[in-house]
Amino acid sequence: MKEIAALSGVSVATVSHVLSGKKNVSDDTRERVLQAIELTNYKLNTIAKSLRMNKTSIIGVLVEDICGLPVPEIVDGINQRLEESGYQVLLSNLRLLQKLYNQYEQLSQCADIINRGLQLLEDARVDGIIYVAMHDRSIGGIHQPVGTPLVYAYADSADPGSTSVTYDNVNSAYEITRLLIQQGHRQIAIIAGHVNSPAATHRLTGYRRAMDEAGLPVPSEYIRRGDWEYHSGAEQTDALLSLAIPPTAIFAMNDLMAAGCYTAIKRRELRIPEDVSVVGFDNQEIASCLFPGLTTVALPNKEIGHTAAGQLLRRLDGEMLPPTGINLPCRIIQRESTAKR
Amino acid sequence: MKEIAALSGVSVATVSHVLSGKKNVSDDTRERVLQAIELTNYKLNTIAKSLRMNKTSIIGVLVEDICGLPVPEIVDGINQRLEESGYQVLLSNLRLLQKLYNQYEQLSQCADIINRGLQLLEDARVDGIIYVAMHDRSIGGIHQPVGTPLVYAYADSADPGSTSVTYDNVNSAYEITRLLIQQGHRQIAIIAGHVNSPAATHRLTGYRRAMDEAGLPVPSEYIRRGDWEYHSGAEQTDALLSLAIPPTAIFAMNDLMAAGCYTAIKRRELRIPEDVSVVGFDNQEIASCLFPGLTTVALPNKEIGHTAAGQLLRRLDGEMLPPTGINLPCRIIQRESTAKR
DNA sequence: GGTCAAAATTTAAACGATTAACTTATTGAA
DNA sequence: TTCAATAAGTTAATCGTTTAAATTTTGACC
Repeated sequence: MKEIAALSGVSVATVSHVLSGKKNVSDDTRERVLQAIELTNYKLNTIAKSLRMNKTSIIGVLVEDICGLPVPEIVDGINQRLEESGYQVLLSNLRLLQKLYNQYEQLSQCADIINRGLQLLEDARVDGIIYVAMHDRSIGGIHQPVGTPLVYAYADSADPGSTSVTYDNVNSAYEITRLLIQQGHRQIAIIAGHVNSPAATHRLTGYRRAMDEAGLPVPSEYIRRGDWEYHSGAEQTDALLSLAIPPTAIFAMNDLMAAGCYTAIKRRELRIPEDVSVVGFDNQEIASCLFPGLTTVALPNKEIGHTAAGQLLRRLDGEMLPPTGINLPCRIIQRESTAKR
Repeated sequence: MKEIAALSGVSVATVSHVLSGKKNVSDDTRERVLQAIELTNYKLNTIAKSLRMNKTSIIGVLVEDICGLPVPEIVDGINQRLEESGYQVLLSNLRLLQKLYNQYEQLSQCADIINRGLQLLEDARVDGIIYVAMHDRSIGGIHQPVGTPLVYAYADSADPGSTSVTYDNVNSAYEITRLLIQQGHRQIAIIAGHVNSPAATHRLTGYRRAMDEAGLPVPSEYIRRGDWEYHSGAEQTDALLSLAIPPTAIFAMNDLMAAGCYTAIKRRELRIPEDVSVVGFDNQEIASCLFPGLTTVALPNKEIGHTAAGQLLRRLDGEMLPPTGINLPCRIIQRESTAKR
């Protein structure tokens, strides 16, 4: 900037005024300064600007596991919205699930890792943080950053004072269960995900509500515990099909477990959907690649990212919004895996 | 830092010396300074440090589409390696494939977008850049940043002066084709990916080499053009099975297209692997969820990230390494989708 | 007690922007 | 003519570190 000033015969202050456009500068000098900038290949030093302005235009995005399925889409959504407003994304990946998926009870250890991640982002002086939380809200001891706005995405926070953007698990599970009921199914089993996950709890609630409303019984052996993985879907389906009264429809809480259902059903040489109807959840890529195509629920992952970023930006703009929990609706994708009974 | 200095009765320089540990400080004063730091909740301002040191400890990671399958794993690998060395990741997501997958010929437009992404990272004063490139190396006009080391990951660069970390497509395709040949197959067809992709070209080369070596003919109708997506796998398989001499084995260049194969084969009420053997590529999650399990090639995505980050770090440490192309080996995953003939 | 090198500490100049406060020039109304 | 208001541009402080160079303190040795 000094160089530009010298070249165009003005002070650095004037150069800065030209660049920011906030102060009056005569057309004549503006022209000269801009020409000088053309000539040299000057690049504004954003670091110096950040130091002076106390604002980095960087948002920290904290994820528990970037490889977890919905995460990249959410990050994409965040990125897209932030980009529009001139912010960049500093990514912090905790690799939490990889380490602790099956030792989920070590909650305090989780909290430590999460806090360290938050601290790292704060130390980098990010303007705000979006935490893409997949874990159970029962993880306590998470230290709310002071002076750095924080928005939760995907799961909601245990802290009522914080803002979170999530989607409507309860209602979506309710709707897809209704779909099966309307097709005449009365024996509808469910394969749940991991016990500590809020998604699993909510989806179970939606299922139960639909069954109750329709006056259908839910024998306890119709509620199976899986772990979100393919194999548990197959195992639990095997168990279901061995019951005295096997279900005519199975609701797997994600598509991967639904794929497991498919395998177990086909191994017994039963047909989908003629013998057993199957529905999944999440609309993962696999859903459209199974044969027959899997009816499932599409999650608005990108929108979660968009909305979370939007919430954060409004707070950064100085709007004094009260903390809110936003629930985005999901969409049922009908394919060929269910049939009338 | 001023506050600390005042509290412990020394100059800010001494505080800095204590913190950096590079200069001699008497035990006595060190103790006092550290106590003062305990007392206040002082946090080093990394922005000021960056400005003074001309080093941000941030690496820019440029991806064409964060939602593309191998990308999160590669980013994870990068992240893990960088974290160990105290670097953070600034993510720039171009959303290129989403926009241009099917208009891939608009190469100059691609280059513009890529260059803008690189520029954004440079402007943020990152210490180095890793470009996770999925596109064809024929995209020219990519502006090499000056003064910011750049390493390519996944695909290699058209520029011979640059360093890239990729995996051994040719050899892996060769090996998996050999596997089919050794099982006695003589009619082996291949469903290729998108024409502009370097992965597709390399895999085809490996396939051809194996067939040639075994003295097996490759009729042109055995080489089908897919687009990496599920549906093209099904379509092309349909075409193959309608041939006068249908293949006894099909090599799909990725698992998604292999899933398409499965569907087309099952629609004709043929059995895998008894009637037709199928192999895929990539070892996506879907490979283990298909029935029967798909034999495929596992890509060392995380290692690509690790290695690329490692290469970059060595350059940042001042090592004067010549540009290299690193090829990581892949591993064949045998499941149940192939049978002796 | 004096000398001198080594150790400890401070001073002050960077790094590259922004901006409040100030100076000077210009315009226009009373 | 005078004065105020506005415009255009400059000066210099500031953001919070690091670090070369200068200065002071320490302590060993004669």
